[in-house]
Amino acid sequence: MKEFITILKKTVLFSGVKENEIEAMLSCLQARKFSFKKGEFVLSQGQRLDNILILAKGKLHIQQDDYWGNRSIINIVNPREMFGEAYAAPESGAVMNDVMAVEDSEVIFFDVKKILTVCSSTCRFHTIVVQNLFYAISERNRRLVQKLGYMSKRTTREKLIAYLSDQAKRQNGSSFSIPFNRQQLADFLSVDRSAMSNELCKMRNEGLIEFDKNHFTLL
Amino acid sequence: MKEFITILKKTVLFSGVKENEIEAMLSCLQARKFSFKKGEFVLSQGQRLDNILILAKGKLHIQQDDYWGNRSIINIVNPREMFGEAYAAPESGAVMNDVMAVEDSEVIFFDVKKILTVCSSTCRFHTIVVQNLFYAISERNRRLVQKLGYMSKRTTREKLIAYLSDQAKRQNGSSFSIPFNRQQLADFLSVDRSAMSNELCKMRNEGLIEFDKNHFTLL
DNA sequence: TCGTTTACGTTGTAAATACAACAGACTTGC
DNA sequence: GCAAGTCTGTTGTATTTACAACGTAAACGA
Repeated sequence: MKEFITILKKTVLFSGVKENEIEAMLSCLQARKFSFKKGEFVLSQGQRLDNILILAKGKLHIQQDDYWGNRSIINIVNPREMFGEAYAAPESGAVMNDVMAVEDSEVIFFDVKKILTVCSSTCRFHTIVVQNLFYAISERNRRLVQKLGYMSKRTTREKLIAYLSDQAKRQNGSSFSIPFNRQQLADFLSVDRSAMSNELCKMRNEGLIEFDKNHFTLL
Repeated sequence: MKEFITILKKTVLFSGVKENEIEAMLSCLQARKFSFKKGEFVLSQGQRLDNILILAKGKLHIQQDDYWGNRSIINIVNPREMFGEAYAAPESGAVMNDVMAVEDSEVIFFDVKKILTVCSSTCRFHTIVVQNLFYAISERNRRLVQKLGYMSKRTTREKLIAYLSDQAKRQNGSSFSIPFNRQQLADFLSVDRSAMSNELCKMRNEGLIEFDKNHFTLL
């Protein structure tokens, strides 16, 4: 229990809630922790979900595979980040994506109904958490729109430029690292890996960018 | 004021709130209505937004144009639907898209801070509205992910199939209408209009689909 | 009614992409 | 240290797309 609290107090969901308040809430939120090995699925497309999840340790990919084996990485989940909250609404249907551990991971499960309904109108902390939940999903919403921005570009080069300039802006500098290897970046942008690799090298030859592994510099 | 209430009581945001309760809230929410002619911009990329908006009448497109004039339609807004709520969080930056009226439209503006903070912990209706807001943005989140599903398909044909099957499922039948003309559908899927038109006709010739204007049938 | 505009389909060409196959550098596990 | 596996870049080909240009039909407005 103590272990949960040290992690949770640094999450967006519990931002502004003190440790002893978190401890008080945990008793009614019925948090449980599960472990997943690299390559295992935390959630699978089609299943029902009544939980909000927080990644305690490791790294996850939210992804979708089609009939032909093309993988599309919707999003990545880093420690202390929340996911599954899009399915917190009562009328939300089945999960539309797979969530896979790309490293050995530990995930905390919260019961959605407890967060949203139990004493939500009386307990101060609960109100804060609901608002935090709203801010978090609002932020994710903006991220998704941003990703739609990359994806709506017609050519691989434009997609790369859109994504890389965005990363540069987000990391406040023209030199930065990305959380993907080549195959994962290609899956994230929904393009062919070799074609993308080719395009990256062309851009390097033209003096637009430099890179070494997953570290990039815009020129 | 009376005019607002008849519209608002049918919106997701005020679902479960009685007319007299809405009337009571409106006084503190400072709702204001603005009109926009077809082609006018309701919101522009880069501007700050401190409002949640509800479309009272007309039709809007949430879109993005790039340097080369390629338009990408992120989403469409129909009457009684809400938009701009992704920027309700205090740390959200500038608006990332344009919102354009594609018909003569009327839009109601609400002050975000009033909705989220004023008496939110004491007033029952306010709590409901915040929860409705959460459900709404949660639903939009799922829609965005679904659109990412269309966009992540590699070929125009696959994108069309993904979108059309989804519409069929949503409208519970293999015969349905879509809210786009050809150019708008192309902008929505981020493909070239003529290439898409070509592909649609090929699919018709192959006996996969039938269509007349914006009405489609899957075979 | 007539001229204008808009929407849709069609075609040809240049450009970009997917796909497969392969080579070299590097990592990992034994 | 070595073998196996992974990651990245490279190349060639077939497929697909973007773009421009044009014809037609329907809708619209004066």
